[in-house]
Amino acid sequence: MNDKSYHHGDLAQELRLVAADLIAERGAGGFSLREVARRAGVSHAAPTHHFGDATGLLTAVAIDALRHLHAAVTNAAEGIDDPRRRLVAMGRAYVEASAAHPGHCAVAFRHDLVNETDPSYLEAADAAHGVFFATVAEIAETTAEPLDVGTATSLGWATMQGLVELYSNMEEIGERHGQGSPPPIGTVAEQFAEIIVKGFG
Amino acid sequence: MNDKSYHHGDLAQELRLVAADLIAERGAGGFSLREVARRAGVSHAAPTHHFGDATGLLTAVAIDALRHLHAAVTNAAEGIDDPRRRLVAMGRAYVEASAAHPGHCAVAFRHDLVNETDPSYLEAADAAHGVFFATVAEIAETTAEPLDVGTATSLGWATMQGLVELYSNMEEIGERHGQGSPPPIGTVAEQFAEIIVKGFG
DNA sequence: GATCGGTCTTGCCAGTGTCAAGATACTGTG
DNA sequence: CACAGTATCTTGACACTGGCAAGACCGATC
Repeated sequence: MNDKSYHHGDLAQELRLVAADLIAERGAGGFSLREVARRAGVSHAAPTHHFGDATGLLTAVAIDALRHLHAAVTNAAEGIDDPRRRLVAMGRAYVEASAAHPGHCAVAFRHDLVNETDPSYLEAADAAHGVFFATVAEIAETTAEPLDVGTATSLGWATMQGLVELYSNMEEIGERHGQGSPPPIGTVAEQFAEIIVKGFG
Repeated sequence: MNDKSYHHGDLAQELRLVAADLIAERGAGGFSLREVARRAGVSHAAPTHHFGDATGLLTAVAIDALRHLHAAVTNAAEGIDDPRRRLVAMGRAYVEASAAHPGHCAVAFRHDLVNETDPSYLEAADAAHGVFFATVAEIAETTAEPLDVGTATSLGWATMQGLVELYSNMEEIGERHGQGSPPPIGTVAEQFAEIIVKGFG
């Protein structure tokens, strides 16, 4: 229970950080357990003890990603009374947090690399989802026609995650069509969110 | 220029198909050049000659993915005059094509695995994007307030791609909240698209 | 029929994930 | 304080991977 144990203060924590750095640097495909161990200054098998296998470590990184997203979105929501304006701010915060933690968020929803049935993962995903859900539910009370809150929440989530995934492609296509680069990703997120909120009715 | 060459009729084509099958089966993380070669019945270095390296083969698979998406969306659009109804049908077709070609579409936008500067890739992406753009442009002529066509197109694209990525998570969260499973992915796509089109004004 | 370029194979290397076994440091108990 | 036990980490091994170099083979061209 002591904070400092053995060689490192907290090797498990350090491994998660180093892994996220490595993914940010080389992409999820360039990730390697042994390189993580090397950068952390431990032997190649040390991560196994804490995380079982590569999937275990990547799952831990994904959980950290979800917590970062959750924290950023919650923080952005604070103090905004109008639920529509709040949802727009949350969308912006979501994509900006993804950009601020590229290593973490690059693996957050990678079904082939992460064990998405891990209880901690599900819990973290629930928490992040819940923040959006609550705000959409508030909006739903103000719409002319009834709005399915679950569907509407999923829509917002999918849009923001899709934007994170495709923003670089959008830049490329914008320039190829001579439309110039799109605005910063946070601004795009706001534009998207405003159209969606309008579509809620 | 003959159709049949050497051992196989068209090894490059066969390798792309086998690679897509393998990714569909094991996920993008389970992909392996040597396993692809094994399944195609050739030596482990045969793919190198056609695609250079693993990125080359995966880029080819991604290009096939974009072409599948393009074809499916174009096909779905045919014969629908109302651009709003057409866009909804295209959204459905997009996600259903992704579900029908999971191996291809799992790598279509994976910046760490695919060379997205490949001219053929850019061309295929342009083509798919263009179909959406044209329909959104038609819609934009009917809106009360002016609609930025580029932004609106990107919104639709991001939403559909995000849905493809997150649908399994949505299923999980829906069941955990006792809301039951969401509808089939094509139906969700329609629901999303209808809200978005409404938001276009 | 010899030559030659395109196609594929064989062999090799460093690097990887995972497992088993051992060494080391911390912890609690007498 | 001694000693045993456990969590932590290391070492060593294995099969596997991607990429390279060298060679073998086929098919067509002169």
